[in-house]
Amino acid sequence: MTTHSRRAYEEIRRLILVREIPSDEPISERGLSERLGLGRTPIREALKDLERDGLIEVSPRRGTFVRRLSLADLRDIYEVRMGLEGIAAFLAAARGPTSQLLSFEEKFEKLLDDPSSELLTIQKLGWDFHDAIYEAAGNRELLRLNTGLRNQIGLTMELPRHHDHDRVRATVAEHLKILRAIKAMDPEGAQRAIYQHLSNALSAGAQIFSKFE
Amino acid sequence: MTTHSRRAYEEIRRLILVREIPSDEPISERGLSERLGLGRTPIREALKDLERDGLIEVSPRRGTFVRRLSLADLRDIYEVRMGLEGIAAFLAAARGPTSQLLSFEEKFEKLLDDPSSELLTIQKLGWDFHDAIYEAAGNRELLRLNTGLRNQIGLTMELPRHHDHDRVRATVAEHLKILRAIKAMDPEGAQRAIYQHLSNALSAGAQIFSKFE
DNA sequence: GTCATACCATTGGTATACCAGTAAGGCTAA
DNA sequence: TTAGCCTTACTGGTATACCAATGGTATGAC
Repeated sequence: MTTHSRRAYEEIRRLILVREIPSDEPISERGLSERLGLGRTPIREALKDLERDGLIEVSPRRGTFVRRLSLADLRDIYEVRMGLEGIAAFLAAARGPTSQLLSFEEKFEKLLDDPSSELLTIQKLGWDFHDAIYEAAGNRELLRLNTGLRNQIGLTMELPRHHDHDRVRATVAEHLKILRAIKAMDPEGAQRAIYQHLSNALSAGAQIFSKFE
Repeated sequence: MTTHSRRAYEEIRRLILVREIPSDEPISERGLSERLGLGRTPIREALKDLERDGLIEVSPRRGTFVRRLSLADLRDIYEVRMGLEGIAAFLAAARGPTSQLLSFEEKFEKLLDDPSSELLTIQKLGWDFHDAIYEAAGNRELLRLNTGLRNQIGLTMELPRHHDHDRVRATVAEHLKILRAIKAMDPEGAQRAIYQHLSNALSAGAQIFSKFE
């Protein structure tokens, strides 16, 4: 059985990412409690987790707000990703690729050949690829920390359907480069490749971001 | 005012690290509630945080237990540290050392000259140095993630006063190497140095650990 | 009109009663 | 004696009543 807390977490998270809960308006525990038809306790537990994941900020006695990410926050998050995914790629390369990871090679190559493919599909595949790297690292702590980061990034990425066409395509090539380094069991190379990739992604993200401010 | 939840967190954490709460016995929320003279709510909040920090494990309706780290867990934690502290050192080197960080150079050199110094003092200084690197990276997310890891490591480190004399001394030289790379604004070098350092620390830790199993 | 103040609605923090699930120990039947 | 069920005590999960602090607003003095 899934607990109420868990369901509350999922639902509130969804409401935030879909922007049904605006970032400038306080959300009260009682309001959510009523809205979701649950007591305050599971709501509080969910909010606690969301705060830990960096999705909301609680100001005691003032209110709870959806976190509004600054450009600096975005940079911070990406730097952390470099650290975490860098070591993940390093480890994955050191122990050799999983079969799951290898299965991405063909898909990426197909995407490069076929320029008509859906941007969303590509993007989804990219996320899966990143997760697969974490998996291949064989480190449970790493896996645990990944989740929180993913949610935070979602906070910035859902907002616009501002896909930069060229950028999305470029990522495929970058992913392929990472994958090949892991396949070649070249830890440093894999790490370098993912650093480069995330650095590029941050630049692109920052550009989109600044258009919104 | 510091909230009850906060105080509960600190106190329970202390009780765990000092091993006043054994790892094989369940600890109940009600027991802690009574012991600390607080309601169950702040206790639950504290336990939630402790679980998040990897210090305890909650089995619904069975009990809450102090987490018992396996050697694999220890390795996982150190690998995460490599990721996080690696990028921290990288960033610190890229932006140049803080004055706080530089102040460690003299202290380390003094320690190398004076072989009579207290092992505990050296060790404490080492922890402070690692924290200073995080600070120097200028990244708040990194700082946040550091805390959780520190607690987990405490879980393994408090246990024995099993200081390996030679190992502790060796760390000073390794710290100095890291510091100098940051000072020279050599990101890759700093990262390499900290990888090496943590890798050595893990080996030493694993050795002590295995003696206990 | 403006500023100070006192009140009040609303927030998160806390304590606690109650619920549901678990497992261990004793009791019963073979 | 032993296998198996069933009671019971205890766990964490949930709902909710109450508390203290905050900030907006209405009111009244100037």
